[in-house]
Amino acid sequence: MGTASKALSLLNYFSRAQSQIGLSDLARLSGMNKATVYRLMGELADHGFVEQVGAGREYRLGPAFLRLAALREKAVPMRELALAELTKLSELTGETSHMSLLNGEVLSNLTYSYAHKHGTMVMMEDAEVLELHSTGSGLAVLAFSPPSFVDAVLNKPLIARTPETVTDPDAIRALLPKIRKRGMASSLGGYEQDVYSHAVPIFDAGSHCIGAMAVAAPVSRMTDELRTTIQTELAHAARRTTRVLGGFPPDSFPEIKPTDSPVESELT
Amino acid sequence: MGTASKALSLLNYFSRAQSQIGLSDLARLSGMNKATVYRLMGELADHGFVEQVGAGREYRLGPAFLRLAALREKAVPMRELALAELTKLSELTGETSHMSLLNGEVLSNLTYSYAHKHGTMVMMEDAEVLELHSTGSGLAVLAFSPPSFVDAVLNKPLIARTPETVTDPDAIRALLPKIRKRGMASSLGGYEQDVYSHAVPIFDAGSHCIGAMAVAAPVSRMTDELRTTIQTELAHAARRTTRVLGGFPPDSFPEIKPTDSPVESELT
DNA sequence: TGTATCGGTTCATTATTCGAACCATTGGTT
DNA sequence: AACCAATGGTTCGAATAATGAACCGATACA
Repeated sequence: MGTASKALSLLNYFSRAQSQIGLSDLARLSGMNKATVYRLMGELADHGFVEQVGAGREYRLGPAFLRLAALREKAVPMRELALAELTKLSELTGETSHMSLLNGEVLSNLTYSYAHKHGTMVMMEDAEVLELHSTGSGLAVLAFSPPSFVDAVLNKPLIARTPETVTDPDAIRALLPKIRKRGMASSLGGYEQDVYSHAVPIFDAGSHCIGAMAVAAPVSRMTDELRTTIQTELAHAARRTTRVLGGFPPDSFPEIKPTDSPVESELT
Repeated sequence: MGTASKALSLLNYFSRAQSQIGLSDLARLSGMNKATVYRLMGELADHGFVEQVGAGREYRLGPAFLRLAALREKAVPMRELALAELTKLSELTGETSHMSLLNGEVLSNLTYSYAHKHGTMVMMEDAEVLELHSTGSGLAVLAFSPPSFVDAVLNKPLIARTPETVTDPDAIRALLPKIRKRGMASSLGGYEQDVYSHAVPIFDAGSHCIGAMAVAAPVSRMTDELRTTIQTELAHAARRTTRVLGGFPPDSFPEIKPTDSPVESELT
């Protein structure tokens, strides 16, 4: 691993839960020498990618990301385009919709839209991390990712987020062909209990899966009619999103049928 | 300069105007060897900081910034807090207000707010670059920055953005004491013609100047009354912003007087 | 056909990174 | 007060990774 990669990988230890990390902690987390981390973080700090704060001199992410994110969004208005689709999708389904992007071996949420139709709804946050094995979005991505990648993900310990989470690698592998055939994954309570989620992969210009668009509804609200609405509208919204982002589904990706018959949940 | 810094510095060549850059161009721009740039960009690409696109394999900023910016904003809601102040400021003054952060030797715009009171208004964009020598915000920052930094900035060639721009380093240096005493800078047509701008520096927890908050109005609309309103409200808004961001003005920073008398424009 | 780009690759040389050990300081415990 | 275990930060010879001139194949243009 090159020096630049080491520096960049240090940024991955910052999360919603842990927004400030001290030098020694960061050295432990990364397995690098303290002196190395010190020097690399110094370089990151010089460029505004991290900053040190308070008496403990702990590090946190820096303001440079705001600028670069604005430039990225100006060049490639992914977030804006996705949000436009999600807004429509939430209106049509009456449920929370979101889109997340593959980042290493997890998904991180890009943006989301709430429907304000019901008193309760599935909550979502920017940059929220979604695991590949326990979420509908993750399964959708896995189904359209190279086998080597799937193996890398499933050979790691799979955490059970709820009693419903499937943690057997082979059981998960067995789900993927059906998802591929459908072009859609679903998960019932795999990540959060009582959440029924449908997800469709999103592709880039090279037909590589880069993320997923999903609709998440409370299990209690799910009916055959709602399920049909979600599946139909989500399939269309995801296809449009892939297109407006300049991407193409792979040739093997199924067409949307005029009226999709209900999909059985892959996870019970 | 360390290897990590070299990689990070490559990101600075991407801008609103130039969102995609080829390998050879990037090598020329940075003065690095093509092989070096190739390797460094490869590492950046591995982490989603850049991505390659199209037949020319040109690089552009990657989606990782969206995630990291969201995490940064979650940890330190600078943008959100600044926007709240700017919204009030624009309502009170009826003019465009904005806040920008120091990034190396330029300011880059963090966020802005329009007033929808008039048919014309000064336009502003996220991540827009403001030079230190030719803008009110830049002068405000220079006045509260260490002399060594001021020298570094002013010893470079200063570009005349308009016939009004002051490009003589000593003339600019001569303006700074007055700005320091006032706690506010102003610029008349220095960056864009017919724009009259007032700016107040923003400080961090160590009383270092990290950026500026500003109000920009068309020259044609400026009256003594509007000038007084802008100066008073801007001074208050900037002080609140420094405080809510966890910062402190330096001890030397002037208090806000109940009614400030009009400031003469530093640039004619 | 010749030339000038482009992105990408190679490999011996060289400069940079690495990391164990070391400070100085802080905060808690005995 | 003495001690211990942390912390952030620093040093310097040894080990490693970065470097860059030259090269490749492809493309575009005249």
